[in-house]
Amino acid sequence: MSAPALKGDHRLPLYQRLADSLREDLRAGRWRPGDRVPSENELAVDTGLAAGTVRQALARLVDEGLLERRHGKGTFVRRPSFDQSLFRFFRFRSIDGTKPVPVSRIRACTTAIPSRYVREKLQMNEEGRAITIRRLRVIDDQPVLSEEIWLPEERFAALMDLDLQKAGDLLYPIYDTECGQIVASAEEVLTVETADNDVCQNLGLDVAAPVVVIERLARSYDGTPLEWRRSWGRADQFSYHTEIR
Amino acid sequence: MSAPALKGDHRLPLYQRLADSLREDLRAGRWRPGDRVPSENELAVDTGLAAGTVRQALARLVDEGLLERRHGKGTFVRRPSFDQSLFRFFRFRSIDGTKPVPVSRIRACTTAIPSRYVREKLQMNEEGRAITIRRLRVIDDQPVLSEEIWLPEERFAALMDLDLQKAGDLLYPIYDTECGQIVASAEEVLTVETADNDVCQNLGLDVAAPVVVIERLARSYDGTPLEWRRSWGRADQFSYHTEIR
DNA sequence: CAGTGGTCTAGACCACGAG
DNA sequence: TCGTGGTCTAGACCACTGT
Repeated sequence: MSAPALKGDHRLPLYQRLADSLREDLRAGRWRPGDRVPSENELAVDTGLAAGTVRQALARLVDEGLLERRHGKGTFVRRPSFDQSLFRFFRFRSIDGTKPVPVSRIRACTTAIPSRYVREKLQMNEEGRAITIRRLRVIDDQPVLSEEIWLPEERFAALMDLDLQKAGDLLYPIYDTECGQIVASAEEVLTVETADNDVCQNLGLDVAAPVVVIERLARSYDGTPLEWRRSWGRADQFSYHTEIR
Repeated sequence: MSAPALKGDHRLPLYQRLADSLREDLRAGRWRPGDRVPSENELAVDTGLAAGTVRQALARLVDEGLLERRHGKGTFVRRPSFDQSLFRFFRFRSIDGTKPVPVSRIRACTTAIPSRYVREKLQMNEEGRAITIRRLRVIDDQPVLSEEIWLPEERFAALMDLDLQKAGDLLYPIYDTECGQIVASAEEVLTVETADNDVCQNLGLDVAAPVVVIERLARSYDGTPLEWRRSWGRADQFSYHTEIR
Protein backbone atom coordinates (compact mmCIF):
# COMPACT_ATOMS: atom_id res chain seq x y z
CA MET A 1 0.00 0.00 0.00
CA SER A 2 2.00 2.93 1.31
CA ALA A 3 5.64 3.29 0.30
CA PRO A 4 7.90 1.79 2.98
CA ALA A 5 10.19 4.52 4.32
CA LEU A 6 13.43 2.66 3.64
CA LYS A 7 16.42 3.78 1.62
CA GLY A 8 18.22 1.55 -0.77
CA ASP A 9 17.56 -0.21 -4.03
CA HIS A 10 13.83 -0.80 -4.20
CA ARG A 11 14.44 -4.03 -6.07
CA LEU A 12 15.99 -5.57 -2.97
CA PRO A 13 13.80 -7.40 -0.47
CA LEU A 14 12.50 -5.22 2.34
CA TYR A 15 14.07 -7.33 5.07
CA GLN A 16 17.43 -6.88 3.40
CA ARG A 17 17.02 -3.14 3.08
CA LEU A 18 16.04 -2.93 6.75
CA ALA A 19 19.06 -5.04 7.68
CA ASP A 20 21.30 -2.74 5.62
CA SER A 21 19.78 0.27 7.32
CA LEU A 22 20.35 -1.15 10.79
CA ARG A 23 23.90 -2.14 9.87
CA GLU A 24 24.50 1.45 8.83
CA ASP A 25 23.06 2.74 12.13
CA LEU A 26 25.39 0.38 13.93
CA ARG A 27 28.37 1.68 12.00
CA ALA A 28 27.37 5.27 12.73
CA GLY A 29 27.38 4.48 16.42
CA ARG A 30 23.66 4.87 17.01
CA TRP A 31 23.96 2.03 19.48
CA ARG A 32 27.07 0.72 21.19
CA PRO A 33 28.04 -2.87 21.93
CA GLY A 34 25.86 -4.10 24.79
CA ASP A 35 23.03 -1.68 24.02
CA ARG A 36 19.51 -2.86 23.34
CA VAL A 37 18.18 -2.07 19.88
CA PRO A 38 14.47 -1.24 19.39
CA SER A 39 12.11 -4.18 19.87
CA GLU A 40 10.64 -6.01 16.89
CA ASN A 41 7.39 -4.22 17.56
CA GLU A 42 8.92 -0.76 17.66
CA LEU A 43 10.84 -1.42 14.47
CA ALA A 44 7.73 -2.72 12.76
CA VAL A 45 5.77 0.41 13.70
CA ASP A 46 8.65 2.74 12.80
CA THR A 47 9.27 1.21 9.41
CA GLY A 48 5.69 0.34 8.57
CA LEU A 49 6.71 -3.26 7.92
CA ALA A 50 5.08 -6.42 9.18
CA ALA A 51 6.56 -7.97 12.30
CA GLY A 52 7.64 -11.05 10.38
CA THR A 53 9.66 -8.97 7.95
CA VAL A 54 11.41 -7.13 10.77
CA ARG A 55 12.12 -10.48 12.33
CA GLN A 56 13.77 -11.72 9.16
CA ALA A 57 15.99 -8.63 9.03
CA LEU A 58 17.08 -9.11 12.64
CA ALA A 59 17.71 -12.80 12.00
CA ARG A 60 20.14 -11.87 9.27
CA LEU A 61 22.08 -9.53 11.54
CA VAL A 62 22.13 -12.18 14.24
CA ASP A 63 23.58 -14.62 11.69
CA GLU A 64 26.23 -12.06 10.85
CA GLY A 65 27.17 -11.91 14.50
CA LEU A 66 26.25 -8.23 14.90
CA LEU A 67 23.19 -8.71 17.11
CA GLU A 68 22.20 -11.11 19.83
CA ARG A 69 18.67 -12.01 20.97
CA ARG A 70 17.69 -12.57 24.58
CA HIS A 71 14.25 -14.06 25.01
CA GLY A 72 12.03 -11.84 27.11
CA LYS A 73 14.62 -9.05 27.29
CA GLY A 74 15.30 -7.74 23.81
CA THR A 75 17.80 -7.70 20.97
CA PHE A 76 21.28 -6.40 21.77
CA VAL A 77 24.39 -5.24 19.97
CA ARG A 78 26.86 -8.05 20.34
CA ARG A 79 30.12 -7.43 22.14
CA PRO A 80 32.71 -9.18 20.01
CA SER A 81 35.33 -10.88 22.16
CA PHE A 82 38.28 -11.51 19.93
CA ASP A 83 40.76 -12.47 22.55
CA GLN A 84 39.03 -15.75 23.00
CA SER A 85 39.80 -16.36 19.36
CA LEU A 86 43.29 -17.40 20.37
CA PHE A 87 41.72 -20.30 22.18
CA ARG A 88 40.02 -21.46 19.07
CA PHE A 89 43.49 -22.24 17.76
CA PHE A 90 45.71 -22.86 20.76
CA ARG A 91 45.14 -25.05 23.74
CA PHE A 92 46.70 -22.88 26.38
CA ARG A 93 46.09 -23.93 29.96
CA SER A 94 47.05 -22.19 33.12
CA ILE A 95 48.96 -24.14 35.78
CA ASP A 96 45.84 -24.57 37.87
CA GLY A 97 44.05 -25.82 34.77
CA THR A 98 41.56 -22.98 34.70
CA LYS A 99 40.81 -20.17 32.31
CA PRO A 100 43.99 -18.74 30.91
CA VAL A 101 44.11 -14.94 30.89
CA PRO A 102 47.18 -14.07 28.85
CA VAL A 103 49.04 -11.09 30.24
CA SER A 104 50.32 -8.50 27.81
CA ARG A 105 54.00 -7.57 28.05
CA ILE A 106 54.70 -4.57 25.81
CA ARG A 107 58.21 -4.58 24.34
CA ALA A 108 57.96 -1.59 22.02
CA CYS A 109 55.51 1.03 20.85
CA THR A 110 56.66 3.55 18.26
CA THR A 111 55.60 5.29 15.08
CA ALA A 112 57.11 3.95 11.88
CA ILE A 113 56.64 3.68 8.17
CA PRO A 114 54.82 0.46 7.38
CA SER A 115 56.01 -1.98 4.78
CA ARG A 116 54.18 -1.96 1.48
CA TYR A 117 52.42 -5.17 2.49
CA VAL A 118 51.06 -3.72 5.73
CA ARG A 119 50.21 -0.42 4.04
CA GLU A 120 48.07 -2.20 1.49
CA LYS A 121 46.36 -4.31 4.11
CA LEU A 122 45.46 -1.15 6.05
CA GLN A 123 44.57 0.68 2.83
CA MET A 124 46.89 3.54 3.73
CA ASN A 125 48.40 5.92 1.20
CA GLU A 126 52.15 6.22 0.76
CA GLU A 127 52.56 9.21 3.04
CA GLY A 128 50.66 7.72 5.95
CA ARG A 129 52.56 6.88 9.11
CA ALA A 130 51.69 4.05 11.44
CA ILE A 131 51.98 3.06 15.07
CA THR A 132 53.54 -0.30 15.67
CA ILE A 133 53.48 -2.34 18.86
CA ARG A 134 55.50 -5.41 19.71
CA ARG A 135 54.43 -7.46 22.66
CA LEU A 136 54.41 -10.89 24.25
CA ARG A 137 51.36 -12.68 25.57
CA VAL A 138 52.28 -14.49 28.73
CA ILE A 139 50.53 -17.16 30.84
CA ASP A 140 52.02 -18.08 34.22
CA ASP A 141 55.24 -16.29 33.19
CA GLN A 142 55.46 -18.51 30.12
CA PRO A 143 55.45 -16.61 26.81
CA VAL A 144 52.86 -18.22 24.57
CA LEU A 145 52.45 -15.72 21.76
CA SER A 146 54.62 -13.07 20.16
CA GLU A 147 52.82 -10.24 18.39
CA GLU A 148 53.55 -7.45 15.96
CA ILE A 149 50.77 -4.91 15.57
CA TRP A 150 50.28 -2.06 13.08
CA LEU A 151 47.77 0.79 13.31
CA PRO A 152 47.18 3.84 11.10
CA GLU A 153 48.50 6.79 13.13
CA GLU A 154 45.67 9.01 11.98
CA ARG A 155 43.06 7.11 13.96
CA PHE A 156 45.19 5.92 16.84
CA ALA A 157 47.39 8.91 17.70
CA ALA A 158 45.94 8.99 21.22
CA LEU A 159 47.75 5.73 21.98
CA MET A 160 51.13 7.46 21.98
CA ASP A 161 50.13 9.60 24.94
CA LEU A 162 49.33 6.50 26.94
CA ASP A 163 51.37 4.22 29.15
CA LEU A 164 50.39 0.96 27.51
CA GLN A 165 52.26 -1.01 30.16
CA LYS A 166 49.64 -0.01 32.69
CA ALA A 167 46.69 0.00 30.35
CA GLY A 168 45.52 -3.58 30.64
CA ASP A 169 46.01 -6.77 28.67
CA LEU A 170 43.38 -6.35 25.98
CA LEU A 171 43.96 -3.78 23.25
CA TYR A 172 40.52 -3.57 21.66
CA PRO A 173 38.85 -1.98 24.70
CA ILE A 174 41.65 0.59 24.66
CA TYR A 175 41.12 1.29 20.97
CA ASP A 176 37.49 1.93 21.88
CA THR A 177 37.86 4.12 24.96
CA GLU A 178 41.00 6.02 23.94
CA CYS A 179 40.60 6.29 20.18
CA GLY A 180 36.88 5.78 19.58
CA GLN A 181 37.59 2.88 17.25
CA ILE A 182 35.39 -0.20 17.58
CA VAL A 183 36.59 -3.46 16.10
CA ALA A 184 33.58 -5.29 14.70
CA SER A 185 35.02 -8.10 12.61
CA ALA A 186 38.29 -9.61 11.50
CA GLU A 187 39.83 -11.98 9.00
CA GLU A 188 42.55 -14.37 9.98
CA VAL A 189 44.97 -16.42 7.92
CA LEU A 190 46.88 -19.27 9.57
CA THR A 191 50.12 -20.64 8.22
CA VAL A 192 53.02 -22.68 9.58
CA GLU A 193 56.64 -21.59 9.57
CA THR A 194 59.87 -22.60 11.23
CA ALA A 195 60.91 -20.19 13.94
CA ASP A 196 63.67 -17.70 13.24
CA ASN A 197 66.08 -16.55 15.94
CA ASP A 198 63.87 -13.70 17.07
CA VAL A 199 60.80 -15.84 17.54
CA CYS A 200 62.84 -18.59 19.20
CA GLN A 201 64.08 -16.18 21.80
CA ASN A 202 60.68 -14.66 22.40
CA LEU A 203 58.91 -17.96 22.85
CA GLY A 204 61.78 -19.94 24.32
CA LEU A 205 61.90 -22.45 21.50
CA ASP A 206 64.63 -24.47 19.82
CA VAL A 207 65.90 -23.19 16.50
CA ALA A 208 63.73 -24.19 13.55
CA ALA A 209 60.91 -25.39 15.77
CA PRO A 210 57.58 -25.16 13.95
CA VAL A 211 55.44 -22.13 14.77
CA VAL A 212 51.93 -21.20 13.77
CA VAL A 213 51.55 -17.72 12.32
CA ILE A 214 48.25 -15.90 12.50
CA GLU A 215 47.78 -12.79 10.40
CA ARG A 216 44.75 -10.78 11.39
CA LEU A 217 43.11 -7.82 9.73
CA ALA A 218 40.56 -6.19 12.05
CA ARG A 219 37.80 -3.99 10.66
CA SER A 220 35.21 -1.54 11.92
CA TYR A 221 31.46 -1.91 11.33
CA ASP A 222 31.75 -0.34 7.89
CA GLY A 223 34.64 -2.55 6.86
CA THR A 224 37.44 0.02 7.24
CA PRO A 225 40.70 -1.72 8.15
CA LEU A 226 41.70 -0.66 11.66
CA GLU A 227 44.50 -2.96 12.72
CA TRP A 228 46.83 -5.49 11.17
CA ARG A 229 48.67 -7.92 13.36
CA ARG A 230 50.86 -10.93 13.05
CA SER A 231 51.12 -13.42 15.91
CA TRP A 232 53.51 -16.30 16.39
CA GLY A 233 52.68 -19.22 18.66
CA ARG A 234 54.37 -22.54 19.31
CA ALA A 235 52.96 -25.17 17.00
CA ASP A 236 52.95 -27.91 19.60
CA GLN A 237 50.19 -25.99 21.38
CA PHE A 238 48.19 -25.63 18.19
CA SER A 239 44.99 -27.52 17.57
CA TYR A 240 42.03 -26.58 15.45
CA HIS A 241 38.73 -28.37 15.42
CA THR A 242 36.13 -28.12 12.65
CA GLU A 243 32.96 -29.70 11.32
CA ILE A 244 32.36 -30.60 7.69
CA ARG A 245 28.92 -31.17 6.28
CA MET B 1 -7.16 -27.84 16.02
CA SER B 2 -6.33 -31.36 14.85
CA ALA B 3 -3.33 -33.17 16.27
CA PRO B 4 -0.37 -32.77 13.93
CA ALA B 5 0.75 -36.21 12.80
CA LEU B 6 4.34 -35.85 13.97
CA LYS B 7 6.30 -38.06 16.31
CA GLY B 8 8.55 -36.73 19.01
CA ASP B 9 8.23 -34.76 22.19
CA HIS B 10 5.09 -32.67 21.88
CA ARG B 11 6.71 -29.91 23.91
CA LEU B 12 9.16 -29.23 21.09
CA PRO B 13 8.28 -26.74 18.36
CA LEU B 14 6.56 -28.24 15.35
CA TYR B 15 9.21 -27.04 12.92
CA GLN B 16 11.84 -28.82 14.99
CA ARG B 17 9.87 -32.05 15.14
CA LEU B 18 9.38 -31.92 11.38
CA ALA B 19 13.10 -31.29 10.90
CA ASP B 20 13.89 -34.25 13.16
CA SER B 21 11.49 -36.40 11.20
CA LEU B 22 13.03 -35.45 7.87
CA ARG B 23 16.53 -36.00 9.25
CA GLU B 24 15.42 -39.49 10.27
CA ASP B 25 14.01 -40.16 6.79
CA LEU B 26 17.32 -39.03 5.35
CA ARG B 27 19.20 -41.40 7.61
CA ALA B 28 16.90 -44.28 6.67
CA GLY B 29 17.71 -43.65 3.01
CA ARG B 30 14.27 -42.49 1.97
CA TRP B 31 16.04 -40.09 -0.38
CA ARG B 32 19.58 -40.26 -1.66
CA PRO B 33 22.06 -37.42 -2.17
CA GLY B 34 20.98 -35.46 -5.22
CA ASP B 35 17.32 -36.47 -4.90
CA ARG B 36 14.56 -33.91 -4.62
CA VAL B 37 12.60 -33.98 -1.41
CA PRO B 38 8.86 -33.17 -1.41
CA SER B 39 8.02 -29.53 -2.10
CA GLU B 40 7.09 -27.17 0.70
CA ASN B 41 3.50 -27.43 -0.41
CA GLU B 42 3.45 -31.23 -0.43
CA LEU B 43 5.05 -31.36 3.00
CA ALA B 44 2.56 -28.83 4.34
CA VAL B 45 -0.37 -30.88 3.08
CA ASP B 46 1.14 -34.17 4.26
CA THR B 47 1.89 -32.94 7.74
CA GLY B 48 -1.09 -30.64 8.15
CA LEU B 49 1.26 -27.77 9.02
CA ALA B 50 1.27 -24.25 7.64
CA ALA B 51 3.65 -23.56 4.79
CA GLY B 52 5.67 -21.15 6.92
CA THR B 53 6.30 -23.82 9.53
CA VAL B 54 7.47 -26.30 6.93
CA ARG B 55 9.71 -23.59 5.55
CA GLN B 56 11.30 -23.07 8.94
CA ALA B 57 11.99 -26.80 9.28
CA LEU B 58 13.64 -26.92 5.86
CA ALA B 59 15.67 -23.79 6.67
CA ARG B 60 17.11 -25.59 9.66
CA LEU B 61 18.18 -28.59 7.58
CA VAL B 62 19.68 -26.28 4.99
CA ASP B 63 21.68 -24.60 7.77
CA GLU B 64 22.88 -28.00 8.86
CA GLY B 65 24.12 -28.64 5.36
CA LEU B 66 21.81 -31.60 4.74
CA LEU B 67 19.53 -29.96 2.17
CA GLU B 68 19.99 -27.45 -0.58
CA ARG B 69 17.34 -25.17 -2.10
CA ARG B 70 17.15 -24.34 -5.80
CA HIS B 71 14.75 -21.56 -6.62
CA GLY B 72 12.12 -22.70 -9.08
CA LYS B 73 13.27 -26.32 -8.98
CA GLY B 74 12.89 -27.70 -5.51
CA THR B 75 14.75 -28.73 -2.37
CA PHE B 76 17.43 -31.36 -2.75
CA VAL B 77 19.51 -33.69 -0.62
CA ARG B 78 22.96 -32.19 -0.61
CA ARG B 79 25.83 -34.17 -2.01
CA PRO B 80 28.65 -33.58 0.46
CA SER B 81 31.96 -33.20 -1.34
CA PHE B 82 34.63 -33.80 1.24
CA ASP B 83 37.57 -34.02 -1.05
CA GLN B 84 37.44 -30.33 -1.59
CA SER B 85 37.93 -30.03 2.14
CA LEU B 86 41.63 -30.58 1.58
CA PHE B 87 41.66 -27.36 -0.34
CA ARG B 88 40.23 -25.49 2.57
CA PHE B 89 43.49 -26.20 4.30
CA PHE B 90 46.14 -26.65 1.63
CA ARG B 91 46.92 -24.48 -1.33
CA PHE B 92 47.74 -27.20 -3.82
CA ARG B 93 48.09 -26.11 -7.41
CA SER B 94 48.64 -28.18 -10.47
CA ILE B 95 51.52 -27.27 -12.78
CA ASP B 96 49.16 -25.64 -15.25
CA GLY B 97 47.68 -23.65 -12.40
CA THR B 98 44.24 -25.18 -12.71
CA LYS B 99 42.08 -27.34 -10.49
CA PRO B 100 44.15 -29.94 -8.72
CA VAL B 101 42.68 -33.44 -8.84
CA PRO B 102 44.79 -35.46 -6.46
CA VAL B 103 45.39 -38.99 -7.68
CA SER B 104 45.13 -41.81 -5.17
CA ARG B 105 48.08 -44.21 -4.97
CA ILE B 106 47.19 -47.16 -2.74
CA ARG B 107 50.16 -48.58 -0.84
CA ALA B 108 48.41 -51.12 1.33
CA CYS B 109 44.95 -52.43 2.14
CA THR B 110 44.62 -55.14 4.77
CA THR B 111 42.55 -56.20 7.74
CA ALA B 112 44.09 -55.52 11.11
CA ILE B 113 43.32 -54.97 14.76
CA PRO B 114 42.91 -51.27 15.39
CA SER B 115 44.69 -49.47 18.18
CA ARG B 116 42.64 -48.64 21.22
CA TYR B 117 42.50 -45.01 20.07
CA VAL B 118 41.07 -45.85 16.66
CA ARG B 119 38.74 -48.45 18.15
CA GLU B 120 37.24 -45.86 20.46
CA LYS B 121 36.90 -43.29 17.70
CA LEU B 122 35.02 -45.84 15.59
CA GLN B 123 33.05 -47.04 18.63
CA MET B 124 34.05 -50.63 17.94
CA ASN B 125 34.10 -53.36 20.56
CA GLU B 126 37.29 -55.18 21.46
CA GLU B 127 36.68 -58.16 19.18
CA GLY B 128 35.96 -56.08 16.11
CA ARG B 129 38.41 -56.18 13.23
CA ALA B 130 39.10 -53.33 10.88
CA ILE B 131 40.22 -52.65 7.35
CA THR B 132 43.12 -50.27 7.04
CA ILE B 133 44.30 -48.48 3.92
CA ARG B 134 47.52 -46.56 3.41
CA ARG B 135 47.78 -44.34 0.42
CA LEU B 136 49.40 -41.25 -1.07
CA ARG B 137 47.55 -38.39 -2.71
CA VAL B 138 49.54 -37.22 -5.68
CA ILE B 139 49.34 -34.14 -7.92
CA ASP B 140 51.49 -34.03 -11.05
CA ASP B 141 53.50 -36.97 -9.70
CA GLN B 142 54.26 -34.96 -6.54
CA PRO B 143 53.05 -36.58 -3.33
CA VAL B 144 51.12 -33.97 -1.38
CA LEU B 145 49.34 -35.98 1.28
CA SER B 146 49.99 -39.26 3.08
CA GLU B 147 46.95 -41.00 4.52
CA GLU B 148 46.16 -43.78 6.96
CA ILE B 149 42.53 -44.92 6.91
CA TRP B 150 40.60 -47.23 9.24
CA LEU B 151 37.17 -48.77 8.62
CA PRO B 152 35.09 -51.23 10.66
CA GLU B 153 35.28 -54.52 8.73
CA GLU B 154 31.68 -55.32 9.47
CA ARG B 155 30.37 -52.56 7.25
CA PHE B 156 33.14 -52.45 4.68
CA ALA B 157 33.97 -56.12 4.03
CA ALA B 158 33.07 -55.68 0.37
CA LEU B 159 36.15 -53.50 -0.09
CA MET B 160 38.46 -56.49 0.29
CA ASP B 161 37.04 -58.12 -2.84
CA LEU B 162 37.87 -55.03 -4.83
CA ASP B 163 40.94 -53.84 -6.70
CA LEU B 164 41.19 -50.43 -5.11
CA GLN B 165 44.04 -49.50 -7.46
CA LYS B 166 41.57 -49.38 -10.31
CA ALA B 167 38.62 -48.08 -8.36
CA GLY B 168 39.13 -44.35 -8.69
CA ASP B 169 40.66 -41.61 -6.60
CA LEU B 170 37.77 -40.82 -4.27
CA LEU B 171 36.89 -43.31 -1.57
CA TYR B 172 33.50 -42.03 -0.42
CA PRO B 173 31.69 -42.86 -3.68
CA ILE B 174 33.15 -46.36 -3.37
CA TYR B 175 31.93 -46.66 0.21
CA ASP B 176 28.51 -45.75 -1.15
CA THR B 177 28.29 -47.98 -4.21
CA GLU B 178 30.19 -51.01 -2.87
CA CYS B 179 29.26 -50.96 0.81
CA GLY B 180 26.05 -48.93 0.96
CA GLN B 181 27.62 -46.52 3.43
CA ILE B 182 26.98 -42.82 2.92
CA VAL B 183 29.24 -40.31 4.62
CA ALA B 184 27.12 -37.35 5.68
CA SER B 185 29.35 -35.35 7.99
CA ALA B 186 32.78 -35.32 9.54
CA GLU B 187 34.84 -33.74 12.28
CA GLU B 188 38.42 -32.73 11.68
CA VAL B 189 41.19 -31.81 14.09
CA LEU B 190 44.29 -30.08 12.77
CA THR B 191 47.62 -30.15 14.55
CA VAL B 192 51.26 -29.55 13.62
CA GLU B 193 54.06 -32.06 14.05
CA THR B 194 57.59 -32.52 12.83
CA ALA B 195 57.86 -35.21 10.21
CA ASP B 196 59.22 -38.64 11.18
CA ASN B 197 61.22 -40.75 8.76
CA ASP B 198 58.20 -42.44 7.31
CA VAL B 199 56.39 -39.23 6.51
CA CYS B 200 59.58 -37.63 5.17
CA GLN B 201 60.00 -40.43 2.69
CA ASN B 202 56.39 -40.40 1.65
CA LEU B 203 56.22 -36.67 1.05
CA GLY B 204 59.82 -36.11 0.01
CA LEU B 205 60.63 -33.80 2.91
CA ASP B 206 63.72 -33.07 4.95
CA VAL B 207 63.93 -34.66 8.36
CA ALA B 208 62.03 -32.72 11.04
CA ALA B 209 60.25 -30.55 8.51
CA PRO B 210 56.92 -29.33 9.92
CA VAL B 211 53.85 -31.21 8.75
CA VAL B 212 50.16 -30.55 9.29
CA VAL B 213 48.21 -33.51 10.57
CA ILE B 214 44.48 -33.79 9.93
CA GLU B 215 42.50 -36.37 11.87
CA ARG B 216 39.06 -36.94 10.47
CA LEU B 217 36.14 -38.91 11.84
CA ALA B 218 33.46 -39.39 9.19
CA ARG B 219 29.89 -40.19 10.17
CA SER B 220 26.68 -41.39 8.54
CA TYR B 221 23.40 -39.47 8.69
CA ASP B 222 22.57 -40.90 12.09
CA GLY B 223 25.97 -40.08 13.53
CA THR B 224 27.46 -43.58 13.42
CA PRO B 225 31.23 -43.39 12.95
CA LEU B 226 32.11 -44.87 9.56
CA GLU B 227 35.73 -44.01 8.91
CA TRP B 228 38.69 -42.63 10.81
CA ARG B 229 41.64 -41.25 8.92
CA ARG B 230 44.84 -39.42 9.59
CA SER B 231 46.47 -37.35 6.86
CA TRP B 232 49.88 -35.74 6.76
CA GLY B 233 50.64 -32.80 4.48
CA ARG B 234 53.63 -30.51 4.11
CA ALA B 235 53.16 -27.47 6.31
CA ASP B 236 54.61 -25.03 3.81
CA GLN B 237 51.55 -25.67 1.66
CA PHE B 238 49.20 -25.07 4.57
CA SER B 239 47.01 -22.01 4.84
CA TYR B 240 43.69 -21.56 6.54
CA HIS B 241 41.40 -18.56 6.24
CA THR B 242 38.65 -17.64 8.65
CA GLU B 243 36.29 -14.84 9.61
CA ILE B 244 35.71 -13.66 13.17
CA ARG B 245 32.70 -11.66 14.20
C1' DC C 1 1.51 -7.69 35.26
C1' DA C 2 3.46 -5.67 30.72
C1' DG C 3 6.85 -6.15 27.26
C1' DT C 4 9.98 -8.95 24.91
C1' DG C 5 11.22 -12.55 21.57
C1' DG C 6 9.43 -17.43 19.73
C1' DT C 7 6.05 -20.21 17.33
C1' DC C 8 2.35 -20.85 14.11
C1' DT C 9 -1.25 -19.90 10.84
C1' DA C 10 -3.53 -18.60 6.25
C1' DG C 11 -3.14 -16.49 2.46
C1' DA C 12 -1.32 -13.01 -1.16
C1' DC C 13 1.90 -12.08 -4.61
C1' DC C 14 6.67 -12.32 -6.85
C1' DA C 15 10.75 -14.55 -9.28
C1' DC C 16 12.78 -18.43 -11.17
C1' DG C 17 13.16 -22.79 -14.22
C1' DA C 18 11.53 -25.92 -17.44
C1' DG C 19 8.46 -27.64 -20.73
C1' DT D 1 1.90 -21.98 -18.32
C1' DC D 2 2.74 -24.43 -14.14
C1' DG D 3 5.16 -25.72 -10.03
C1' DT D 4 8.88 -24.40 -7.30
C1' DG D 5 10.98 -21.58 -3.69
C1' DG D 6 11.17 -16.36 -1.97
C1' DT D 7 8.97 -12.34 0.07
C1' DC D 8 5.48 -10.15 2.81
C1' DT D 9 1.41 -9.45 5.54
C1' DA D 10 -1.80 -9.55 9.72
C1' DG D 11 -2.82 -11.47 13.50
C1' DA D 12 -3.08 -15.28 17.24
C1' DC D 13 -1.04 -17.39 21.04
C1' DC D 14 3.09 -19.10 23.85
C1' DA D 15 7.34 -18.58 26.86
C1' DC D 16 10.59 -15.93 29.12
C1' DT D 17 12.10 -11.75 32.03
C1' DG D 18 11.55 -8.22 35.10
C1' DT D 19 8.42 -5.36 38.27
